[in-house]
Amino acid sequence: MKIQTPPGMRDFYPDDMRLQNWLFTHWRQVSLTHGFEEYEAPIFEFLDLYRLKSGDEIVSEVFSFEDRGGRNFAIRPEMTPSLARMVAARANALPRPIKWFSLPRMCRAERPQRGRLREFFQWNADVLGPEDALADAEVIAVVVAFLRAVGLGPDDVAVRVNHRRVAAAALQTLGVPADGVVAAFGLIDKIERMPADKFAAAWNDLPFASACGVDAVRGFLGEATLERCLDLAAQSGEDGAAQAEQFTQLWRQLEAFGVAGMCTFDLRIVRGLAYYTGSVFEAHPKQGGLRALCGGGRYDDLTGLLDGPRVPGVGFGMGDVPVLEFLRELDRLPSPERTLDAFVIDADADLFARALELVGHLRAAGLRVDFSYKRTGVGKQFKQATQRGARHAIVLGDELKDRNEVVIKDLVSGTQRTIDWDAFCADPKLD
RNA sequence: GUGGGUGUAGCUCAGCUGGCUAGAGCACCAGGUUGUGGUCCUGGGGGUCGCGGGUUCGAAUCCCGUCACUCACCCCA
Repeated sequence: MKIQTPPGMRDFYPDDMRLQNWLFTHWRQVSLTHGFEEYEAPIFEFLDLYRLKSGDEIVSEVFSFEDRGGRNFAIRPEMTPSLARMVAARANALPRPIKWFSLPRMCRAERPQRGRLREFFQWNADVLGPEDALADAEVIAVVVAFLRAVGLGPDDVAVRVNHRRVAAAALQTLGVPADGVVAAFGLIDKIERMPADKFAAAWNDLPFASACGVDAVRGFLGEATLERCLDLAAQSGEDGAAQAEQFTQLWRQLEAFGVAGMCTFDLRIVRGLAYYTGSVFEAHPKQGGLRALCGGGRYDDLTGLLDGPRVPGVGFGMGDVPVLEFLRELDRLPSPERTLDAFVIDADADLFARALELVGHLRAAGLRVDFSYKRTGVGKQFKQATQRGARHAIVLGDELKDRNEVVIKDLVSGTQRTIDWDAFCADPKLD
């Protein structure tokens, strides 16, 4: 009976794993250089944890199961609820600001399609505690630093930034009632994926369409500059003015971090979730029909649903699938090679025991070293060394028998030298 | 859940107006090569042509069904 890889899931053969690790290394490296600390959580949680945040609809979109005690669990479809649970449990003991990141593997029970699988990895980074726009700016700076690290510049990607409260205040000045903002956002979120006539029809179905028509909204979304939007928001009242000031600060900080060149103001980015309460952003490829590479924003209270103290925060998630897919499309995926520091070759089968002895020395010194399982000719062993991506070949032959020396060949430059066995074992330097 | 496309070797594919034992390139293994690699030459392993049924003397090829994969829609934390 033939059993294949489950749908929407991936096998990572060593060739694939090198690429995956290349991505993880950048994710981790960028996080660490920005002062974030790594955390991890269980691969599955109580199903109720996700119900609290997302409601009952979530149940059909997660892989869930019941244990022998009748308790319901779900394989994590996102990291934020676990983060909330962990932070709530120690909210008063954790030093602030809480700057945490994670590279969790997660699953969603969806039908797989391009850029979207049932199992994937998603880099999460969050700053919890401060309400200052500085935190929002730093989180965006982390995203930009990653994009730059993998070779993506302003011609390839734009980080589109908006602010839900500012946009809401501006919409209200245009005539949208306060209780209609959520519905308006829901539609605006889809405007780029919807044909113009469908959008117009849907907008005109909204109860307040007479107060703020579809043309007014289109003009607003398409042309409003940051200044005009801030101005409209300020006119809506005291709160709008305060939010506009926050958003102004955010842009100032993005400049200070040196990442404003990758960022654009975009009113269409509102993020569907009601969960976001302040800044919102997404990184979008400039060419190709691909989805957003990442999305995030500010939320007022991470732990509120879990009966924890109020903890405001800002963060984002970035999936491995769309990022790798985009880089592949641009033909900018690296192809990391297999690597070894050295490959030990025995020119004479009598010396095989000595070869293993040397392999042991080098490995104990922390070098990545391998050798051939078969006692074949020197030529074949060199071929294996090359195939394995070895940087150096170390040959044990007549030199060892006659003068107690080994030959070290640099397989990149092709040069070789001899060195005394005892000196080399005492201090195994290859270069 | 709805609709389109595609199924031949590990990968990319050819063969498809029915007809020798189903092929190529890449990859893999072995040898050429008993002290020097990446290129070269020779050979080898690997496929119930997704699966089931039908038509036929004969099906990878034609017909029906089915399954899988894939793209899009829904959803998107």
